Amino acid sequence: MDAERDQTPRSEKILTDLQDVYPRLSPQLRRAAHYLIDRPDEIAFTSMRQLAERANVQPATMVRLAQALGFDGYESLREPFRDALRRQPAGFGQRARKLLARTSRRRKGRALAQLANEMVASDRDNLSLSLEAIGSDELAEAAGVLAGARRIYVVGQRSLFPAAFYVHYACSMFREEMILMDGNGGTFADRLRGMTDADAMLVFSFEPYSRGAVEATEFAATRGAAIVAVTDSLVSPLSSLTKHMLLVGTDTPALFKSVVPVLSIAQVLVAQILAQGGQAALSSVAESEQQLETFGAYWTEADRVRVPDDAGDAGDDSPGVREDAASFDHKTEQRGS
Amino acid sequence: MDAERDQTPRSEKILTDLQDVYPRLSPQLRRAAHYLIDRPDEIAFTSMRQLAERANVQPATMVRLAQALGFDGYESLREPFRDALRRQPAGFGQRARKLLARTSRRRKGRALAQLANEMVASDRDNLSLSLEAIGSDELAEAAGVLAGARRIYVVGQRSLFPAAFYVHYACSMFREEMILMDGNGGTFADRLRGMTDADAMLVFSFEPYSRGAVEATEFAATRGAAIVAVTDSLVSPLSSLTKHMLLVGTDTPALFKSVVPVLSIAQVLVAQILAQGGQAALSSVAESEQQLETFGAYWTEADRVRVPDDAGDAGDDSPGVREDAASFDHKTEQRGS
DNA sequence: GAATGATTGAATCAGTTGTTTCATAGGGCT
DNA sequence: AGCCCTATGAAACAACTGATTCAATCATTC
Repeated sequence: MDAERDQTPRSEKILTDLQDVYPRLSPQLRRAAHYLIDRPDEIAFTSMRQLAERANVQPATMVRLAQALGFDGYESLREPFRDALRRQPAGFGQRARKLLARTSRRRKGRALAQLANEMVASDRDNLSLSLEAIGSDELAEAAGVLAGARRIYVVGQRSLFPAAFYVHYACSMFREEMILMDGNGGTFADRLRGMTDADAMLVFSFEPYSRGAVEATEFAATRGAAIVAVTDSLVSPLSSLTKHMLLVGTDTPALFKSVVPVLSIAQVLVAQILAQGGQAALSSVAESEQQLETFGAYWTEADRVRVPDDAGDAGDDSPGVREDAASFDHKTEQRGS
Repeated sequence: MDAERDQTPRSEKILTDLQDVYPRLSPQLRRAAHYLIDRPDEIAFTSMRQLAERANVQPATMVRLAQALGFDGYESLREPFRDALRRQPAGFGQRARKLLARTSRRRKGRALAQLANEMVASDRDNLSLSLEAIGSDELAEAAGVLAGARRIYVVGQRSLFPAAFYVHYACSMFREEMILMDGNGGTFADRLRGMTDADAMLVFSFEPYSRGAVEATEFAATRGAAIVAVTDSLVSPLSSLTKHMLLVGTDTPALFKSVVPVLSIAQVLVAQILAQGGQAALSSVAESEQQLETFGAYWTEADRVRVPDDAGDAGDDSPGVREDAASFDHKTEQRGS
C-alpha cells in the first residue's frame, strides 16, 4: 500500500501511460489526452464538462478516455491526481524534468545554469519595467494610430527583424495592407514607394541603430506618415521623428541585447490592433486559419505514425503500458501517410 | 529560488483570519471552523456536504461560515485553497474568458490597457515556468549538443520563424555553418541536402505544428542528426524524434500564442552556445561587429539630421529631440536609466 | 458500392452540487 | 410571562455533476 507513497505518485504513472497509449488513441481521445498531458493538475479541480470545454472535446470523451485507460470513469481517474496534489504541491517542472532527464551532471553545467537563470530573470524584469515605463495608455494610443492607418509598414533589421516579422505575420491574419520591410534581394527601399500620410510605419530599432531602419523612418516622416517607434532610448535617432515612441529595456547578462521585451510589446500591439478591428478582424483570423488548414500547412494527428504492435515511441524506456490499456490492441488501423 | 513566488497564499490569510474570528462565532460555526483549521487542505477537494458530515455539522453551516468570513459562499471560500495547491499560476483560461467578456463593454480603452497588463503578466509567468520546467541542466546539455555539431540547421515557421531567425542571426556572428530553413523561393527542403549525423537541428514548433517543421525534423532523424526541439507539449509530433526536448509555455490572454518564452529560451541557447565557443567565439563577435560598422550598416551620431530651415537652432547635440520629447517627460523619470 | 465496425455527437439519466428558504428552537431582555 | 433576535435544523431549489444511451458519421474492407 504505502510502498509507492514516497517516490512516484500514481498520477505520474498515469501520465506516462497516457503518453505511451497516445499514438493508439482515436483523434478525439487524443485531443482530450493531449490537454490532460499538458495540464495534468487541471483535472484535480476541474469538472468533466469544464475540462472538456477547454480541450474542445465532448464531455463524454473525457469519460471514454478514463475508461480507455482502465478506470471506471472520470471520477476514479481524477482521484490519483487529487492525491498527488494533496500531499505535495511540487512544480509542474519536476515532472517534465524527471521524464526527460538523462542528464549526467557536469561541473561546467553550473555556470551555464546560472547564466540561464539570470538571463530569464532579467527578461522578466525587463518585461514589467518596459510596460510600466511605456504606460498602457500610450501603448493603446500607438495601437490606435496603427489600426487606423491605410497601410502599415513594418521595419526591423538584424536582431529586431524577428519582431517586425512577427507583427507582419500576425497582423496579416486579419488585415490587409501590411508591408514587411525585409531586404530580400536588396529590395529594401523599393517597398516604401507609394507611402502617403494615410499610412503608418512601425519601426523597431535599438542601438546600434541599423542604417536602413533609420533611413526608412526618415523617409516615412517626409511623407507625413504616422510613425510608431519601438526603441531603447530617448535620444535614439527615431525619437525626433515620431510622437509615438515606446521605450523598452534590453538589459541582459548575455552578450547580445535581449529582444524579449520588444517581442512582448510587439505582441501587445498586435493584440490591440486586432481588438480595434472588432468582430470582422476576429472572423478574418478564423478564416485565415481555416485556409491554412485546408491548404495542408499544418501537421495533424492523422499524420502521426501509428504503431500497430507494442512499441513505446517515447524512447528506450518501454515503461510498460498498464494491462488495462491492452484494450487498444484491436485498434490496429494504419492511416495513409 | 524565486520559484516560490507565493510567499503568502491567500489561503494562509484566511486561516489566520479564521482563528481571529473564532471566539466570536456561534457554537456550530465554531465546530465547522475547527475542522477547517485542522485540515485546511480538505476543503480544496471535498464537497460541502462531505466536509459537513465529517465535521458533524449541517451542510448549510459551511455556507454560513463562508459568508461569515466575508465570502459569497462555499465556492468562493474554496477557491483560495485550490489556488494554493495549484501548480500553475491561477487560471489562464479563466482570465482569458473574463477578458473576452469584458472587451465587449463600452470602455474600450480601459479594456485595452488591461489586456496589455495581463499579456505582459502572463509572459512573465511563462518565462519562469518555462525555465523551471525545462531545467537548466537540460538546457545546457541541449546547448552542448548544438555547440558540438558540425552544422546547425535552424527550423521555425510562421509565428516561430522569429525565433529561428534570431538564433541563426546571433549565432552567425560567431560561428559558421549555420543554416536557416526559411522557405525563400520555395527552397525549403533543398537546404537539408548534405545533412549527416555530425550535424544538429534546432527546431521550434508549436501547435498547430506546421507541416514543414515536422517533416524537416523527421528527415533529420533519419539522417541521424542530433535534434533539439523547442515545443509546447510532451505529445508534440517532435517528442518522439528527439531526446532533447525543451518545453515552454505559451499561455496568454490574447488570441495568438505568445512567442516570448520561446525567444527567451532561444536567447539562452545562443548565449550558451557562445559560451561553449570560448574565447574564439567572443573575438568572432567583435570581428563581425566591426565589419558591420565599417560596412556602414549602422547609423552613427554623425548621421543625425540637422534641422535645416525651420526653427533656427541647428545645434549638433540633439536639437530636434527636445520639443518632441517634451511629451515623454513623465515617462522619463519613472524609468530611471 | 454495399457492408461492417469503430468513432463521434447529442440527448438523456439519476445523483450531487452549492445555495436559499422557511420553520423551529433557544436565550436574553423588559 | 411576553417579545425579539439570533442560531439551528430540515427541506427545497435550480444548476451541475458523471455516466449512459442511441443515432449519425466516418473510414475501411469485402
